[in-house]
Amino acid sequence: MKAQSTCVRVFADTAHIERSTQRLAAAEAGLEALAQVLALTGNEVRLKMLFLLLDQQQLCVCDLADVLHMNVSAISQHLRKLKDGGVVQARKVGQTVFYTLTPALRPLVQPLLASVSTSFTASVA
Amino acid sequence: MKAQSTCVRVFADTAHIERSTQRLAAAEAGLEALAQVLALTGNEVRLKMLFLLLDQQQLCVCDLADVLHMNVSAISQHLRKLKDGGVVQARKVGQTVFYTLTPALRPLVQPLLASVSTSFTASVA
DNA sequence: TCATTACTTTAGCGTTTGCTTAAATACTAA
DNA sequence: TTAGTATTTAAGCAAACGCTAAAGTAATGA
Repeated sequence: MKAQSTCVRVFADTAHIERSTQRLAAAEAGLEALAQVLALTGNEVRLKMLFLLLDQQQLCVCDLADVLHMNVSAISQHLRKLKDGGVVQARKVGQTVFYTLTPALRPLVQPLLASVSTSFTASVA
Repeated sequence: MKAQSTCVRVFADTAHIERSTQRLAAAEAGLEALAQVLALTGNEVRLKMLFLLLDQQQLCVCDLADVLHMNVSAISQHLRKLKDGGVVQARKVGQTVFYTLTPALRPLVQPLLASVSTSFTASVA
């Protein structure tokens, strides 16, 4: 498969482009999966949830609704997305449902949120 | 400011919630900024762009369009978002515009993408 | 059993997203 | 100046998003 050369650049570094194309093909599946979880974290409400879960180990729908000052239904819908994306896990105890960060995703989420309270804010916000 | 206790839980761990509320308030600004850049990276096309830029130092609109098999206009619009979000920088040379990853954002983006080719894919995809 | 509490799900609606197409802008070279 | 190339911008539209409101499910306790 070859790139459908839309450019007519004289200096087009073909080797450059060729290499990029190959690297991309190799990483494609991983990039798609990563984009999916990043899209989930790229929402203010959901990112706050993850921040809280990282800190508190587990929280129920009601707790999150309280802390985030939001509708229980809205929170539940966000949690569903996170669960469907494999970012959080649910555990039912009686009638309350506790949500936890999926252990496998911790290594991805933790460093992201670690930067929040430190240098990142200053460099971006 | 107090959470508008929507729950009537008996076991509501007030201290728990109180602590979360405070931690959240402290991190709020940083979380908003972070969510903004994560939303930018949480798009398959844009994430691929960042992956390529991380690898290739700089690429022009046309190169990206070629490698990603996409309309130049669509690519340009994605780049605009990334630039507005401070994730990439533009440098014009003649009539071609080269885009680069913003140095300050590298520490955030690099570890994310590093995981793509390794263990992450297996654990999520 | 009946009411209550915790949560989920559905439907609806306004907003945002991401693409296509077409027109504008900017630079280069004949 | 004129043609051509690289990029941006604007308009339009279908699809996805995120919320509210209301109905549905499940567990508890009187």
